[in-house]
Amino acid sequence: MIRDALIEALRDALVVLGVDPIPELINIEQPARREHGDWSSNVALATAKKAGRNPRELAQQLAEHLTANPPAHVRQVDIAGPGFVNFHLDPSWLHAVLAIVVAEGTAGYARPDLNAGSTGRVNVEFVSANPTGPLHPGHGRNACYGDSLARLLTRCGFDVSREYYLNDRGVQMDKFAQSLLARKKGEDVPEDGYRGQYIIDWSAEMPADADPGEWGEARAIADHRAVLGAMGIEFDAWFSERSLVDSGAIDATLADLRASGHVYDDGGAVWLRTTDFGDDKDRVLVKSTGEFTYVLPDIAYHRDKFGRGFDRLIDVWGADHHGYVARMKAALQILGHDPDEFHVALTQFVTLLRDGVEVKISKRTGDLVELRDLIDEVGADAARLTFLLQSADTQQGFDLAKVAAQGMENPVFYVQMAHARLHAIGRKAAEVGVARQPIDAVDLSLLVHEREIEILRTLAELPDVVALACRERAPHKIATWVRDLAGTVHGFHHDCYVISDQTPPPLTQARLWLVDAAIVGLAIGLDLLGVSAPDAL
RNA sequence: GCCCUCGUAGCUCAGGGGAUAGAGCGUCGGCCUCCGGAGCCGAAUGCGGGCGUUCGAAUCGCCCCGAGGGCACCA
Repeated sequence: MIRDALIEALRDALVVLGVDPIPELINIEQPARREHGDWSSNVALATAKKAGRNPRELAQQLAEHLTANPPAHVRQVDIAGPGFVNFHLDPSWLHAVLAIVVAEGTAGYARPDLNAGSTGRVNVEFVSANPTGPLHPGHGRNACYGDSLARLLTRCGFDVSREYYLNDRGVQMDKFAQSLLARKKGEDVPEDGYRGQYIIDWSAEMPADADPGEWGEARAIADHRAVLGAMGIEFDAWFSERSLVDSGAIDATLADLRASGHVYDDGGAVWLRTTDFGDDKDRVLVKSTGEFTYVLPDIAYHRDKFGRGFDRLIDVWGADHHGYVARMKAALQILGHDPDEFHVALTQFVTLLRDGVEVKISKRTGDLVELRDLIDEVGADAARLTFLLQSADTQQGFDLAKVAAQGMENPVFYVQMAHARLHAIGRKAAEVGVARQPIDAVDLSLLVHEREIEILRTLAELPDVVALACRERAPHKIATWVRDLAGTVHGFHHDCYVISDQTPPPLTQARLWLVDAAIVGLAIGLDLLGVSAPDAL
């Protein structure tokens, strides 16, 4: 691609000029302002001091050398500001991008291989809600983030397994079972039991002879699976905490931890000295009553995941769990794992609004708006795009009324409309009997309208955007890019008629390939977000 | 008190140490003989505050202010 070619040319030029070419300092980027060229490098600024050179002079010499030895597509190289080297390219570089997008298609374009060397097996654990009730909107954000991250990792060459951890034993499950049983008998739930309306509904479904714990768990899992499925999210593994007890993995984990020498007994409890590895206090593994805390099964679970051959574990947790990161990293280190192979992505809270007014929890009944209700109200596509349009690092206000609106408050229409319009052009071409010519036979150099160039420039960015979004675990960067591309498509649609009396046939042919390429871009982006790309709305 | 995330336009949010900080909504003003006007074009308003690092800071560091979350032998 052009980026590599320009970086190589810069490196060669530095060598010729007698400057040590430090790879990390040879940067190239697309400047914000067009008069600064199509691509720009700050390498002269970055290396001048170390090389004992004047930055502007070095830039001038680089520009002269590159002008004398221009890389492909480069029309002019000049310098500006304190010492930027600016490349002005012939539009042919974008026509080359178009040919690549068409040739590689949805499956092959923008598929950077970020998996260097290892087996690339990555486990992404997300949602992992307790099987004691329905999913809530906050789970929706976690689910969309985790799924989209998994899609990004897959596209970037990793072998990804999506996993859901079920806390299907312990006091929460007991309370849940007792609450179901009480409602079944027509009694009030216990003092600290679950009070939601769903307990009443579910207990009515429950057969009289069912084991409430087992039945309730199955009922909750079925609910989670159905709601997530409605958003197009499926898991490769549903991992049961109880299975860790049954398999002896918890005892084995405790034995491993003891063998490490970082375990001690105090006050009748068994402690793990996580403070040796950066935690702010030691953690209890086994209470003085002899019961496990939740910490021990969690450690056993992550030990199990590493034991299954994953190079890397990514957990997606709600922001309220951030305090657990240090203890889990410490525990995994004690077990001999590299803490950098375990990463926790935190998603900040979602506040549900309706027309700007917060939708409050009912304290009396314990009822919230369920994720299921949210999807029913706004639709799966709008829900996913809205969750993913914003960085997971910021709190999100999710306004049901705005997201459900069939208007411009809702970006999903803007994006899907762009995709549908492109397909409408294809349908129109077929309808009026335009015979498509193979791309090799088409003169792509006719694509020089600013609207056409915009689309191509945006498409050219996609491989970098995908790689960056994956590295930074930031699927929202894909959402932003998709919206940008949709904007360029609408502009093109408005100003550049593909099928028209005023459009010469060769231009129609070139524009039809541009349309195909834009479809590829939107399809890749929407797929990474898990948002559908309908041909018509 | 300590830890995490955040503070950018009236609102919701983008913004990889680069050059004159962007988009949508909302407001105001334009554009429907042609592929879907659910669209396009134009105008106005901004980096919470301070000090540093740097040739260059919305971006990195420290302090202050503000918002949310977390600091159990609960999960």
